[in-house]
Amino acid sequence: MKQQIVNLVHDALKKLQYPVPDSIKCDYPKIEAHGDISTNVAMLLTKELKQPPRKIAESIVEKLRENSNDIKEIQIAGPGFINFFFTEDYFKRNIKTIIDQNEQYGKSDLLRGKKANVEFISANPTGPLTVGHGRNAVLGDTIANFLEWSGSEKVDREYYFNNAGRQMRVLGESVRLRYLELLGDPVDYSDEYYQGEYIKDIAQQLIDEHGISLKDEPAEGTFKAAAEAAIFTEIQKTCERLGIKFDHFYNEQSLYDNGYVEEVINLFREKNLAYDKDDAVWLKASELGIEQDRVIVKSTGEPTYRLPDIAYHREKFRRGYDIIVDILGSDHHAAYPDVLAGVKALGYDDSKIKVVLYQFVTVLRDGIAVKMSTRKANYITLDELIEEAGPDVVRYFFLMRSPQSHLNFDLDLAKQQTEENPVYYLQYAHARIASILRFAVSSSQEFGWNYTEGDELSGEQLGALQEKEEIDLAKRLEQFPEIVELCTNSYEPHHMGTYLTDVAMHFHKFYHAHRVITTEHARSLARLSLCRATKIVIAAGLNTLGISAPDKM
RNA sequence: GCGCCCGUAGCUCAAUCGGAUAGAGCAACGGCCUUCUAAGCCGUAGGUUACUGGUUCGAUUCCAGUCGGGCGUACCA
Repeated sequence: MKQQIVNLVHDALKKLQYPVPDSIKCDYPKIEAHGDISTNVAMLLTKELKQPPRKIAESIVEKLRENSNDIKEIQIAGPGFINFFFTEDYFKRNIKTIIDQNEQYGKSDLLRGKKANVEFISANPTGPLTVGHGRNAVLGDTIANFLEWSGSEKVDREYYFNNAGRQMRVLGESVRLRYLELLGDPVDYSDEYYQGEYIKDIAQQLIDEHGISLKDEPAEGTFKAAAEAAIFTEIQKTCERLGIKFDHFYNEQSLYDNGYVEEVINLFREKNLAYDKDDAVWLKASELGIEQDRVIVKSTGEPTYRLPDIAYHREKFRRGYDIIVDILGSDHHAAYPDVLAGVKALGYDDSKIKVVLYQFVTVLRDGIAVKMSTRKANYITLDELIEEAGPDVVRYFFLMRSPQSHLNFDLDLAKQQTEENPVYYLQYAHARIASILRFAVSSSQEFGWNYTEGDELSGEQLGALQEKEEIDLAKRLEQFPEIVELCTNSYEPHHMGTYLTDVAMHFHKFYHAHRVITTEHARSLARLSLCRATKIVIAAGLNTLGISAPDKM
């Protein structure tokens, strides 16, 4: 609908030989009296045309009237808005479209032919996923969903991890010390080691399997490997509870094993973008738009995180992805420009990389902020949260806010008041419709007609929809494809939640104002069509967010 | 110090490249179930969009400054 107006306005401007402003804005007005779509184009042209906006609007409207089919009325209002009112028939026909397209409704080919890679979580396997990872996980998975809905040819969900760094050495040593401790050896378990109980569990597991035979093993060997395997298994289980499945686990170590890291250094040297100083290797970041040069290989011979990160992103390009999405916590905001500058310097188009930065989650326990630290074991695990609130609530909670919004997660509220959680509002509307459809099957005879599953699908009786609540609802349903597009383009899934709340609200209003199943056969079928279409949209919307749409609650 | 994000109803948050009368949920108060799910609906109350200035037809949105919070500012990731 919006696109239709944009095209019409463009045509009109062309006919009038008016300049076309960079961005013509078409909005859904907040107020009903302002029509279904509103544009500000006339006001944008006042300066260039040196005419009052209302006068410009008049001449545009004149041209618009020539080819208005679904448009009932065009008004000029306020300082110079042009407001479009669509015919009710247009929205009714769309109900039929929704029913016909069913699960395909809202899908588009916006990203046809594009291969996408969405990298998210990417936590090193040193401990269980925390609430903070939860936001990352849900955002990444959902953004991937939207890319799929918008026609991306292939969307790979990817988890990048490092099992070779200092953290992992400390982890191995932690397990080794707990192992010795459990065997009765005196150990000094200082707070530099991982404090979580899960370390003891892994150590106990090793005792069960190997007895005391590992006493003289180095931390780097069996201990580290066992810890990594155990923790990774748990991480994957946690993800599965949220309905998240990865296509690839990409190991940072493989970048070294395959020589890619070395290649990148050499490429930088060839391009004269790397040099040696103080026993370290430096990247001439200052020539790439960064304030100062950065170390990429430390004097110890170990690379800094930048180097493998650049090599990794180079691999993403070389693997043929057109859309590369990184989901990062705000603590990484200083790091990724180096990586972008690096891959750009290697000749890749860094505009294909979209970095989604989300702000931190503050967890409130008993009203007090909990400081998160995996090492200190001072965290709330994602598992605990899923256990308490359920996967749908957890997903919705993380998705109902914009990524750049700081998020307070009140644990007590999440645990105690799940009954009041807004996600139930949406699911309830869906379940209610399912119930109505069941009722039609079981009880239509009592109203003097015989319904069989699917009678409403023809949409022939839609003319019987005349009530305000019916049309209001139909109008909301018509917006769904544009909301999918908005979520895709903005990488901000929360718009879908806001939209679905609006749809559910208008459904509930309709439901309370009018009975669906009555003795009037045609009208009942028309309302069943409206219900069916609403059910499709709510289910689809919840589906994009990875949330279930129950038929019964 | 400098950089990024944020500050909107009592609380948690929306507001689609600057649009017309700033919206939901929760909490509060008052109504609505012998008819398709009351996890719902209707109504009331709640705001100087942190503050001050600026830009213009128009600012929650853009700019400058102030105050407050978060995260960074490494040869940690």
